[in-house]
Amino acid sequence: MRAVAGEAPASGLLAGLNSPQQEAVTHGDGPLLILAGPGSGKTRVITRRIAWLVLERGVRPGEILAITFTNKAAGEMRDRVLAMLPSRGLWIGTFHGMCARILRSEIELLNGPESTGTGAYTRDFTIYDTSDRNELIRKLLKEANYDAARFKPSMVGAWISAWKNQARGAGVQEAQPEDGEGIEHEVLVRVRRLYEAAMRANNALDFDDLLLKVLELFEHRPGVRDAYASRFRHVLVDEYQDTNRVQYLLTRHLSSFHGNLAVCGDPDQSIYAWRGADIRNILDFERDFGAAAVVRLEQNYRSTGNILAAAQAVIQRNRARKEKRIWTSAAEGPKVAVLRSSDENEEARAIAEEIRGRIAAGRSPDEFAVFYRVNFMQRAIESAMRLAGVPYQVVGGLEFYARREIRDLIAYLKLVVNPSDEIAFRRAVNTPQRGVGEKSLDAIARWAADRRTSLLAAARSEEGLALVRGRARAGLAAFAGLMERLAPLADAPAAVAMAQLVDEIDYAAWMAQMDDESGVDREANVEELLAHAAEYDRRAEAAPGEDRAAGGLRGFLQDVALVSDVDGMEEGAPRATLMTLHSAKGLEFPTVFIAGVEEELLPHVRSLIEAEGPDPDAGVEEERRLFYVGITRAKERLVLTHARTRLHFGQESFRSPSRFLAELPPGVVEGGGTDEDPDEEEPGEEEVLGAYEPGPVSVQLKVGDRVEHDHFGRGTVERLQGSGVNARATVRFVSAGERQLLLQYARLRRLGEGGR
DNA sequence: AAATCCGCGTTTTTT
DNA sequence: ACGCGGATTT
Repeated sequence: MRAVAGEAPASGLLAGLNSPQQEAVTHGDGPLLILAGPGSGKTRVITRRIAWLVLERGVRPGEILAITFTNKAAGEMRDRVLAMLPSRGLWIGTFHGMCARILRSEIELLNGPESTGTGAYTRDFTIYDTSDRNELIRKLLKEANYDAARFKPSMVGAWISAWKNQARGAGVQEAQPEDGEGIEHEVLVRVRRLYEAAMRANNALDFDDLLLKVLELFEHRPGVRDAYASRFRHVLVDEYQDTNRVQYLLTRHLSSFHGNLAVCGDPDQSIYAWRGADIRNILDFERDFGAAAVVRLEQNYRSTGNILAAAQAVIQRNRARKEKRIWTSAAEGPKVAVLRSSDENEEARAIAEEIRGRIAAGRSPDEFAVFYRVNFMQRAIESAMRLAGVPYQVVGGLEFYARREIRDLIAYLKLVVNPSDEIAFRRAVNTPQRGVGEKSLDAIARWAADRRTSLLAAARSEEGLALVRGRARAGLAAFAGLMERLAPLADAPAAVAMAQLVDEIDYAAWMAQMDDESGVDREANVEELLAHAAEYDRRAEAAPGEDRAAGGLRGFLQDVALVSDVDGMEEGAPRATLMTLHSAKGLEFPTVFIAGVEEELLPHVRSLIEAEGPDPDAGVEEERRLFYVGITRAKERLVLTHARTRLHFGQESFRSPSRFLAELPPGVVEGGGTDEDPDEEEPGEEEVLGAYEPGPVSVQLKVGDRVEHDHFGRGTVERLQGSGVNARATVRFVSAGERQLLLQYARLRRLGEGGR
């Protein structure tokens, strides 16, 4: 297949690509920036490029590093590359996955020469998720006698994390732009110190540490950095607009040897500023990496004309933006539907019913997706789907791995692999109950801390055990004995370890006893966990050393820590997908519903509050990008829904339609009031809907327009807020100053360009 | 040390 | 409304 006319493989790789796409695929050496609009075939370009490098440039797969944003994206990319070539040795994964892998072999280099034995990192380190982190911080705060009410662990943790994301050290000198809300800077600095020390003692790393430690490694050990940098002849980073400072620096290091860095992204889809993503990384790429080639992918192959027009109109409202034109040659397709319901259950029901109807008409369930801004909206939608009999799956959200029984078992396994893990110890030691209470734990914890050893070691030693009496002592001894027996499992395959653990601690009995009416199928969850472990083993077997660290229990635990959304489970019948707008990035579906397109929900309240700072609109603009991301996932049909009232904190709250609805161009929108209960509707409400319907003046107003008012005279539109009844414009009048006007009442006339 | 009760915050978004 | 952590009982 390769012999024909030399060019054959290349033309195969380039088949069906437009010219900028081809340019990106066949870019040779040096930095490359791919600005890729939604649906522009970005993934295709990246995967083809990898194949092209291997097949045409003779690059070995092991010399290529491809970094994606999520595990899901990584898996997809791997599959697609695998379909084109044997990609053995290729590194594809997230920043976190890659760093964990590097640290598995290099972390011991981070222990200073003086550190001896205890308090040192080993390759068996465990990864703490956010709740592990918070638990540890809670403990530290308590030990340091801080008021638990004032210093909430999650708050403190979030601030520490924010620091780390900006690559700030633990030094006191490094002032932060802001202290935590109501938390003094010195407190944060102190707690962070304690935290770092405790993490080291526990041989544990949190998500931020994974990146930061590798950065530290690269900076303190140029030899190590060069080893990796020279190994990777080509580095590709996807979703570059969402990288933070640390990731940027890592990228620099990794590409420092060969200089072959290709990044791909879209500033309009930057939706992670809240967790430290810095959009400047992509905006400044050309400057940072001199002489970068720039390719723009602007043709959209995904969505119909109407959907794209809606997307384009919305995103153009952002001021902080580089103009980019996305276009399509596809047909206009159906109009974008806007659906109003009386409350969140009606909304959910309307969505589920519509999906059910279309399935009945022959569509497949997996053609449908429902997006929402916040996780709590999942509930109503889920129950409506169940009621309507629509098969569905929830991506991310309330984690499988967050469940009690799952966390219990994982804690045991973590402890088996890493006996220093105090958080795991504390969790495991008393489930099932062994009569070991806090007093006893504190006693041996102090003993252990004095000797710079672990709780488990304390529980094993005569001396440590002597500190407690009675039931607690027996319990500790029993636990230590149990862990002794379990120790060999550290080197077993994940499923074997898991099964033996469940057996040893008689977890079935424990669950049965624990089963206090709540009726959750804990056993089913444990079964599922076992299945996951078995699946992991199977894959590790099939691709030894591919992307996963070690295989076995260690590898499994790492995967569990890093794969938060259960990305698998696609086997079986096709299902509709429920997820947050954030998780939706990078995906596409024939029909997309976006629920809760309401003020304070789609521009989320939190984004509205931060109305000061250098850019008061930054928050809303990020929300708008999020909306844009959601819209552009739809291939054929887009339905936007909102409710008039919604249960919030257990009580009814009245909602108004999102300002974003008013930004949709008149021509592409269909419907508006499809209330299930027309009787309830107050007369005249239809006009209110007009605020985002084609027609009334409000949709035609833009910031900057010159307008005339009967009473106030001429002025300029400064801001537009609200929608529906609440649609308001702030207008600066020539002689009457700044006024807020309710568009429903104010009769504003727009003046032609130049003020006719 | 375990069981029960009470009050409060929760709801951005994820690796 | 609900779950969790903390306080209060037993």
